[in-house]
Amino acid sequence: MSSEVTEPGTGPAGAAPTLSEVAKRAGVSSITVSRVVRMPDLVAPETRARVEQAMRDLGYIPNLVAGALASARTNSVGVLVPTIANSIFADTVQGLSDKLEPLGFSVILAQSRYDAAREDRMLAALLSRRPEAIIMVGSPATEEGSRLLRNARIPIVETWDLPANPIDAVAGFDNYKAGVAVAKHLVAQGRKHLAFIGGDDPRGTRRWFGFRDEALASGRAEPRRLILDRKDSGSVAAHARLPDVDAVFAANDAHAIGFMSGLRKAGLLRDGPASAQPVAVIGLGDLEMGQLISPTLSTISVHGDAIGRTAATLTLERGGERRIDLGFELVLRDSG
Amino acid sequence: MSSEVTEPGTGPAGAAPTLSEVAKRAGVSSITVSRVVRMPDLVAPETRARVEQAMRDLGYIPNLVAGALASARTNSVGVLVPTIANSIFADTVQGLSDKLEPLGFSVILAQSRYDAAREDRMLAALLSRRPEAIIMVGSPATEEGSRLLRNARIPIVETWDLPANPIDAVAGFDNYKAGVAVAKHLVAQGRKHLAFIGGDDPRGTRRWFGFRDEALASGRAEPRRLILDRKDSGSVAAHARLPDVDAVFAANDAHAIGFMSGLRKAGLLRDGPASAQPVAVIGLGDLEMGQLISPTLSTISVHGDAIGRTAATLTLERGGERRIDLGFELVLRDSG
DNA sequence: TTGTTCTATGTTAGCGCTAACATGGTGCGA
DNA sequence: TCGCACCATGTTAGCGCTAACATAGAACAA
Repeated sequence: MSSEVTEPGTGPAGAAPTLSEVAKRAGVSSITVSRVVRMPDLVAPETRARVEQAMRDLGYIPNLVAGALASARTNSVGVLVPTIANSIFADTVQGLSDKLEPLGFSVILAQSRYDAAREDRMLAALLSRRPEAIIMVGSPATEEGSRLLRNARIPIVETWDLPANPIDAVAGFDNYKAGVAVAKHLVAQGRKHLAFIGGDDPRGTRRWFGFRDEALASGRAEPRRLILDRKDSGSVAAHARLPDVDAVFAANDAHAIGFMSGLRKAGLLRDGPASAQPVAVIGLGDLEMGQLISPTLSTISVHGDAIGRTAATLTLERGGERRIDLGFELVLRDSG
Repeated sequence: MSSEVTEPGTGPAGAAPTLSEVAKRAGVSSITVSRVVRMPDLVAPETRARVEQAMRDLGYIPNLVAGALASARTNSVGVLVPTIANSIFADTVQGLSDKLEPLGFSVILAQSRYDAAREDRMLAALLSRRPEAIIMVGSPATEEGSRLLRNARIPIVETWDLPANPIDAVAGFDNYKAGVAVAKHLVAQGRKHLAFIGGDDPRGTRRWFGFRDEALASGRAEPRRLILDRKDSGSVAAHARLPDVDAVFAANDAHAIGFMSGLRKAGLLRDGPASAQPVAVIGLGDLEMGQLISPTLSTISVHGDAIGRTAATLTLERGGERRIDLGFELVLRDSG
């Protein structure tokens, strides 16, 4: 990345051409070139053609860094997710980026890896690039992160949850209610011994609380809660640690499918409908995969891409509702 | 995003504080503040403490846009992927971002959605932000894209393939050989009627060619090739369109699992080992999911995150090997 | 003492672009 | 014919920072 060495590529020698080089070549002033790039309608057709020719000749690529400094608009949005691999958050990133890219916004992506310190560092790093908005999964884990965002004076969208005191805008669903819905369903199905498996991140924990509260309210014993790390594989062995359980809510589909794999090994999985399952399993996320396995996975369906698109919209608009609940659906298939 | 309206947040009023405001408050010149931020060792401890206090008081966040313009270093890397949702490319993005973020680089993410025109637009958009390198999945689809990258005079890393005439650096594996390896295995297993399902993107097509060539070389009839769009679900019905086939190579695990789901409905899937399967299925990608389903999925394992990490390294280093073959492994489990 | 070498800090200029404000024509109604 | 609006283009200044080059004082050897 040093510049003393010969650079790759066979392009024109020397530094990238600038606005004023284009201007000189076209015999106009730089502002005219700038207008051709940004407001072509303001430039006379012949002048425009001459400038466009000069841009082509030189292989001019506008420098948005300089443009951003001069105009105080970066046309970029910072996006912070816990993780992007094997994750439903990828849907959200895809959704928001599909919405923002056509408008000329770039997505600056950062991962916190569920680490509060890293999250704060990434927030500071994002803000130092002066994005015009920040979209994040969840809410800042620390006071410091929260302060950074509040002071940033740009739209902030928290997603995948409905925080009580949002910094600014929200696009998500009620994780607590999702837990309630699952418990309600399992109880109605006559399940007696409930358990919850998943991470202990804020959203997972909120699901757990809803699940537990509803189970207790229905006269069941307090469900067991197994905290797993972020690898599906941990869930395979989970069954051994949950004897006598006849219904499991997994905080995400990957854990659910892993758990079912453990059940299969234990001979506790049927290819029949939910009523035939010795142990009911409900996931969350509605991965396409869930419909392809056998038995098909019952799950809480969440619209990850809609969350992303909505977050993008909230980023662009100032007025209107700033708290959007995209809800969820309990999709019943064969696993529970 | 307009600034006339009251901004959200409860932070200090007015615009974000600048270097020189911090300098004034600390009673030093701006360059000293700049040094405290970037090379603290050059500043006397007392001065540094005073400056740091001033930064805290004002809630100063460095403006990297201005810094980038002045220093001609943006500390950012452009990343272009076909798609990020439900995709193994997410592993690659995660890998490279894990490597780059600690070094102070930001990832600017763009998606082409397998659309050549959009790819060119995204490349131009990325370049206009003056990233210090570009990492992309595959190679530019058009001459124009190729030209843009060659003229950019920054490191370019093409991934997930081993192009014959790379623009600069490469981190990938041989998709053709992957197809060969699968065909070889299926033939050795005594399979007679081979088929390939998957997309017709460049890498999928390369896998197909390897698969077909090896099948023909082994005396099999030309395998059938079914081109599916990017939804797993298409693969469920694929079996109906491939009667008499006894071995299938799916260009990715999602398609493989979908196809197996179709087989199950047709009563052509056993819980036993590969030798018991009426139809062998091999995927590509080695999703964790593949080990959790039954029968477990045989697949070509590709190290998506290693590709990302390697690409990041190639981005940072100038010397050394610029073409890295990360290989693949045929992982045999129960599906074929 | 004098010159030399550090160390800590400052001054100047400019990165490439855009906002805001000219300017100089042209057309046209009164 | 004047005055005014309007269109196309230009001039000026500056966004917030950093590179490169001062400078001033302290430490120290000869």
